[in-house]
Amino acid sequence: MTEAAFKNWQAVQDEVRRRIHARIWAPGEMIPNEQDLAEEFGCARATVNRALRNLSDAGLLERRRKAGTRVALHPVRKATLNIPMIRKEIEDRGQSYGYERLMYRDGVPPEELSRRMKARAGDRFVRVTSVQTADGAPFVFEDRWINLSTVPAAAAEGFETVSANEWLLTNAPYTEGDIGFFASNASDEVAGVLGCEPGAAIFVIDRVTWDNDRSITGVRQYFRPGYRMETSI
Amino acid sequence: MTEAAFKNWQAVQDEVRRRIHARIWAPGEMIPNEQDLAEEFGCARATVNRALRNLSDAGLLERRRKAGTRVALHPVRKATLNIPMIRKEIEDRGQSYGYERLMYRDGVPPEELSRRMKARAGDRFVRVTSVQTADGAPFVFEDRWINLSTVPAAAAEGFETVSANEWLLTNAPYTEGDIGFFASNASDEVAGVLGCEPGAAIFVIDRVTWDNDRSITGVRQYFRPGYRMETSI
DNA sequence: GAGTGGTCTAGACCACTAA
DNA sequence: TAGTGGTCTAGACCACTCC
Repeated sequence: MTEAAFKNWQAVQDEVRRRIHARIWAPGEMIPNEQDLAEEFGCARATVNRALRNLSDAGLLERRRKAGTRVALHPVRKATLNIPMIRKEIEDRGQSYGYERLMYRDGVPPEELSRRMKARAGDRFVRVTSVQTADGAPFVFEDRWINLSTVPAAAAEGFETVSANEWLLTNAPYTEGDIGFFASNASDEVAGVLGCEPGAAIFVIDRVTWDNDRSITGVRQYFRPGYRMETSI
Repeated sequence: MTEAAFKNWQAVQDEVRRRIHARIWAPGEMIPNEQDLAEEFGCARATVNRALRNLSDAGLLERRRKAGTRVALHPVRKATLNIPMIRKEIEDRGQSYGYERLMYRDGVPPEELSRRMKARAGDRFVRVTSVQTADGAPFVFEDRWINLSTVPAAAAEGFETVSANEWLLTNAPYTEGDIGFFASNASDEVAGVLGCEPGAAIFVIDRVTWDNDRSITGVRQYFRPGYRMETSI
């Protein structure tokens, strides 16, 4: 601690973490400015900046120009979830992947989804439901609406062998998405597909993706009972 | 597009995003190296680096030394969830917050949790259950074990008026945490506390936090039916 | 107005790894 | 071994915002 020993931003970050954790810098308290820290650590200001910016992104510090940097009083923990393609998730577990299309039909989404997808008059949609399996057992039931007005090419694809998810990723990349997670009791339909009792607690991911201001697709994925999504913070 | 017009890293990032989205740089394809892009964009290499690093963190690019940078073939999208303190989440909705401790008892965690918390021989634990309310209605039921060997000070706190969550945040900061999300049918106990039917689908967050290699606490939070966790990607 | 973080620059060296 | 990204430096200017 006596000599300059923090020559890279990760070492600086670790040292700042240590001081926060050891209450040398208490929650809510100001810490020295970048210039002073750079001198203390014997490195360039940019290096300190990189470290502090990272900690700020992680929610441990709060930074404001002129006001300076303080230790967050109530660190809002941020969990980063990876949303992989189902196929990749299953194959990464070393299981065999299967896909089956269940239904394909033109139509109009239910009112609530129409609103969420900001459907315009004249927009055309197709609904595709499917099941994806791991080692032959149902893994996820997917109920999806595709906006053909945004993705006309989808009208020529029946999604009989290729999942809509993968086809869209390749053919209709999105710029933004809204995603929600919740729990739902299995309906008879969901229970039938997933092979569980009606009423079983099902983990659901609900997503709408956008190509700028045009909705591409709205989808609900019902995972098999016991599914657990994990990460670290 | 003809003249140098990308003088800051966000503009560079936007332009790279645009080229990926427009398939000027197709998935799986290599893009020019940082030096060349810096010349094309009329900025310093560090600026390009910042932009590309950001896109790499977001999962849109894959970078390897010597191999260069390519557009991700299967972009693993990353959703960042904010895990706020319950009190903050409720107050931010403009609702009144309430806390009630239900149970406080010394004991030993169930086998599975003991293992996850890497309990050592002689470790002492206390179990605290509580309910937090929004405008008087049950919002979340919390079932928590605290490792008193890691946090001795917790033994002197009854958590009668202060939630264990908030007390721990202030008094036993963690360095890491594992977090999981899943759906569960309400047990009689959970249903009783949350005021719903037994069997209702409940969104559950399951967490273990660590002070380096010592577990601090393991907690399960059962949210009221209909709870939905949202973010954007 | 002044102090802070945010960013850019030009150059340099290093670490990794594909060829 | 050579090419790429990863990082550091020293200096500079800018943007924001508290006083």
